[in-house]
Amino acid sequence: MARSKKRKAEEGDVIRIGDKVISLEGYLTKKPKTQSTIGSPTANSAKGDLRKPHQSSTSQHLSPERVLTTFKPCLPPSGDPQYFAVRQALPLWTRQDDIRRILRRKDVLILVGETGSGKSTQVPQFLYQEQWCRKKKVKVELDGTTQEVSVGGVIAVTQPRRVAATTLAHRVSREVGTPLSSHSFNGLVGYSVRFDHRVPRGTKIKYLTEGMLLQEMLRDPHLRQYSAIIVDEIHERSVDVDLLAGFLKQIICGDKAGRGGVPLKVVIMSATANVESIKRFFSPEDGATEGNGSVEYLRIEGRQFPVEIIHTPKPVPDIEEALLETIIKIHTEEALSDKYGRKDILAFLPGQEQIESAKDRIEEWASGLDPNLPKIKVFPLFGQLPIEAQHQAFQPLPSGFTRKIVLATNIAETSVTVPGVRYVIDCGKAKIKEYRPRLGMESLLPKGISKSSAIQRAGRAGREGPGKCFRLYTKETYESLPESDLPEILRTDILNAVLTMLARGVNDILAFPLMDPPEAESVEKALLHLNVLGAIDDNGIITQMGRKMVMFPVTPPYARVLLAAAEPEYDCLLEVIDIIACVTAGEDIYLQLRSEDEESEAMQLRKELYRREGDLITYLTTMQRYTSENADRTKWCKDRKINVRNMKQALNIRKQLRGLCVKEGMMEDPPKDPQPFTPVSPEQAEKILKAFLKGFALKTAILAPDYSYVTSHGKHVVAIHPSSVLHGQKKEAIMYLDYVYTQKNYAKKVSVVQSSWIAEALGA
DNA sequence: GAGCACTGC
Repeated sequence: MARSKKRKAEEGDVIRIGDKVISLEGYLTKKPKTQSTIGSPTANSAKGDLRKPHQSSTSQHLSPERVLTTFKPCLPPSGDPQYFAVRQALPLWTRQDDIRRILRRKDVLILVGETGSGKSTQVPQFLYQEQWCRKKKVKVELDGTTQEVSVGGVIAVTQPRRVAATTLAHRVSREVGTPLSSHSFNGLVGYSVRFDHRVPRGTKIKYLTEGMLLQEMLRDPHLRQYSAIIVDEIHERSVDVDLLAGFLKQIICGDKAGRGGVPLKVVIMSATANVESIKRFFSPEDGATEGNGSVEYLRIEGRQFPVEIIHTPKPVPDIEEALLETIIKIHTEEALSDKYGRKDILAFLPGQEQIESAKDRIEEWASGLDPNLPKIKVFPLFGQLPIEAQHQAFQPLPSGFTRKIVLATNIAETSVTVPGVRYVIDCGKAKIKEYRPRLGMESLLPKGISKSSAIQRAGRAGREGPGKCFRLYTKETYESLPESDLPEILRTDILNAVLTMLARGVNDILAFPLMDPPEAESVEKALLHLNVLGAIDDNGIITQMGRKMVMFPVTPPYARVLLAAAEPEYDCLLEVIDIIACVTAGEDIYLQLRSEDEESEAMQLRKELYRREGDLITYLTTMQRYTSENADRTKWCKDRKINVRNMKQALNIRKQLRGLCVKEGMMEDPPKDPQPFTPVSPEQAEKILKAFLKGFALKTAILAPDYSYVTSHGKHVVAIHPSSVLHGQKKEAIMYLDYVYTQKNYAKKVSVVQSSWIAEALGA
């Protein structure tokens, strides 16, 4: 009886791929369901707590070890007076004592602050002079011996985007009145993002991207240099912020021995009020209201102008038609400006195709416009647009008698702010990327947005004055929308997330605290894939190779390719770095050719970059030509319709990967640019593609007798995407880096391979 | 014959 039970359990704890059996013991132990029912504070109790006299110091949470405090003179509340008046006018200003008081007693503060509340700039300034924020010398157990280390002193503020981290740091450094410069100078404020670090000596407030803090955790799992972590914009729910929240919860709720008993304060900041699940996540299981992990909640009103919301009375059959009608209505009935300034229009559409089509329709209508009415100028705004074209959408128009209409994707919802907008038109849809673990495939399809996204979009009309938001859907449709978007971790391949956890010492992936844990099946698929890549062994333990793979700022398959390329058998590391730099630099370094003229001119020049081996060797040739270019590289890109920004990014990545590979002893110092261009030989190209197969053997397809490509993993029919140089061609077998369902199953970034190579890569 | 948006010592 007991025996058969045991066998059954064992069977459930292994997975098989081919003839390999992987034990999942330790991974798949289900998380005990001990959801706490108490301890999630309400707004009322929060108020009640605030009236209590605050209790002194945090020493009660400290471990018995002696805490040596290094007393530094408290920095005077200096700062630039010209900013002081502005800071005082922020809604947050009057609540600073509340915030300080809360964090003296509690470890976690969840702060909801609407747009314009000033939370991202002010909260760290309110806190950095607090007693608990001083650097302390403490004793910790390290490798069996007691050592003295310093803990705390710095507040980290995480941001989902690089631009936000750097611009906030600039702003706050001006407000406190210290320079934002490199390591060698003194200053209170710094930032750290990929390719750009400015952390002055004595930095107390450090803005960084979420990914950067995760990266720091590889070296410093207890976040010893920090007294507090402020997680900003958590409502965006990137994979990185979800992982970060998990690690923070572990630190808060676990024992603080690794920090010498010094607590870590955490401030979670969200722009949307929908934080119930976040509150529940951070609330201690024992319901404690003080000390270890206790949570407080505070809400700060924003400083927005009112926005009138107008829904359509009936569902609209044709979005584009409704959009045009709404624009006509606004343009003919509403003033061009008022005492607050310009009154321009921002419309949210799902994608480039709808934007371009709508632009044509609007311009056609505007050409027959009554000459007494203001003119119209339409600006498209989406990520793949060259940077100069994007900037045009932000510039004020030279003529005062023209209304600006910006047609944008979701880029205008979070990443950029278009000035002058007082009317928002929301079509209610956005393209969403989703991952199907069972098919190993992504989809990119237009879907209904969430309520919080709709609110966010409407808010864009009230930044500079009272505004209006026209929703091209009914009130009932709005009411039926989900409260918030599905977090990224539930709609993406968690391969990298799982390896990230393993490398940071998480052995039981399913027991790791996550606000929204992915399906066990997704985790299993990721573990299987990591095993195929050699990052974990058959017992699910991270391997030497897995540890090396996390060192690289690329996804595990790319990291595997880098490691393969360094082996003598392949010996093509420099080439592989060039290719990976190109494919991870952005959506695509090649801009799509539009008009006939562009086609012929750029096409002619691109021809010399194109290679019949496929897209990867074409990318390599592009990078080699680009770096051999001595003259004007920007012009070189423009002539070939190559995205200058992405190409520069690719060059940065190339430099970073080269540096890492040298540091890891995988290669000697590479020759300096520019090197004369020599085309890669067919033999070398073969080695490169074979190295790529070590990471992408499962992303291959074989030509079937009916001339369709059938994937070797899953047996789906897949077509070569039109952006590929191999589009329309029939080869024995192909390897691709991306597999996305849009109009149909598409393989992107495609290369010609031989079926024997695939077998070889899978077998070895 | 087609392309939501981010990120990574």
